[in-house]
Amino acid sequence: MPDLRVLVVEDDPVAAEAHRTYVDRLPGFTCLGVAGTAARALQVLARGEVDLVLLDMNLPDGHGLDVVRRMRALGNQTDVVAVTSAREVSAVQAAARIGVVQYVLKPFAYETLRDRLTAYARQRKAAESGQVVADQDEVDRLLHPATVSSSVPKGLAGSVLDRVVQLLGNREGWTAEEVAASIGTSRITARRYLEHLADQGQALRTQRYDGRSGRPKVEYSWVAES
Amino acid sequence: MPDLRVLVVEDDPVAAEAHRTYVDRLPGFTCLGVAGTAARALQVLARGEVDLVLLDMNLPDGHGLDVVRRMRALGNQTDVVAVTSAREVSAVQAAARIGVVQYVLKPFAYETLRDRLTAYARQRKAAESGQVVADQDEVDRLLHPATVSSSVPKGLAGSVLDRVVQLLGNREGWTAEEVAASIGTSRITARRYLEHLADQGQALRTQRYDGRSGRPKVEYSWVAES
DNA sequence: CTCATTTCGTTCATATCGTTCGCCACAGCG
DNA sequence: CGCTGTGGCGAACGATATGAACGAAATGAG
Repeated sequence: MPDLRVLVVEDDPVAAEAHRTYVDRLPGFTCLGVAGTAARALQVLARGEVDLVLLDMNLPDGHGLDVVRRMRALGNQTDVVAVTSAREVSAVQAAARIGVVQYVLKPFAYETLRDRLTAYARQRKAAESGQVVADQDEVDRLLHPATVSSSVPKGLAGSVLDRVVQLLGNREGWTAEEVAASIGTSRITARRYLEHLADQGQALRTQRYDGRSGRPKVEYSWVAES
Repeated sequence: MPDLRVLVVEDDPVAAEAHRTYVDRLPGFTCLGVAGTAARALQVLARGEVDLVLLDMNLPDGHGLDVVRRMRALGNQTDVVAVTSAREVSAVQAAARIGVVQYVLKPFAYETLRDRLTAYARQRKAAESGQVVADQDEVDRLLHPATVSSSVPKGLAGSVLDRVVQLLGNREGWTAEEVAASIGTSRITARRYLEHLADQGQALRTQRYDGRSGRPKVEYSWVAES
């Protein structure tokens, strides 16, 4: 099977470039290009060379879901993966209703996107075998494909990790103690998760010098990715 | 919440009447009417009084998915449940891509339709309360809602399950141990029922940090019954 | 250089989880 | 009546996610 051709739609140039790098790094996927606006995205899609759209919801000239609506109105059935920081339940459900195949919360770990895209590729491959379903269970599996969750190491809880990732995306320069206070755990626990992210290359360790006496604090920041 | 207004689209008059009866029998749902053709369906939908469409794929004047496409093209975002005997994998996936929320194979048992519709009602309720998701796992549950099975699985007793459900409705944040004490079973048994509910998407798992040493407790809460 | 100070980072205790295994009641059967 | 299979349950036992405690490390002050 040839590579799946992906279009990245994202207005922040830094994030856009990061997503492009992510996608190209994945075997089986090629990033066809980047669009920074809804208009530009529709323009590229009109060429009909795109298999999959990585779509941000916040665009300068309109909402991401509007792009999908306009695509569908034009008869374009290209699959869409929402990549966004919109956390409202209504936003997720609206996306589901319009036929978005995956919904990835920003900020995300590289592994998350990788898992979602490979899961999508598997779905798509299965679809091409063109069969007839036997029972309701099979229908359900097709309609609601299982989402593989990236494995968290022993000693760490996935839900806590998600919250830490979310915090890091909010602003730069978190100390373990600040994170601990925000999520309601001890400094030790917060540090465990931060260190995990740093080991994975998803967070960056730096020092904060207050000018006062004593050992400097360690700051953790989300990696925008090279 | 007022009843959800349902439109049945089905060309076979006998089946149509049966579906209408099914829907009206369900608390929380009202059948607004029956349409035997795609044209008639679009006509009724234009009035904007419909919350949910039970849609057959084989209509005398067009395919069911075309009805959905035309609805979307007209800006109509009404939710659609496909009720059809179309068993092609491509049909199911096309339905998923166009944003069909459920896909029920004909012929179906009354219980099947009931479970799908009540599951849908719960999703919808959660969206309307303006909730915000905490982590990626919750997003996945929303995007690919678990299809609830009416049958109680092996190893669980229906009467006990009912009592657990009742407890969860009383207040938020039950641990397995608290539930066990309230219904007079062991923690292990209580946990079995709570896990079942969580797997079905009816309960939510979160962690409770008491600030003390030791592994945190797992809290179970009823989903979005604000 | 030495000390006071502040935070780090590791080790260990601990509370809870989650799974395995066996018990018991009960129903079906000869 | 005994035997057997099955469903529902709980005790027991690692596994695991956490915080307390404490020495180590990094800095500024004198």
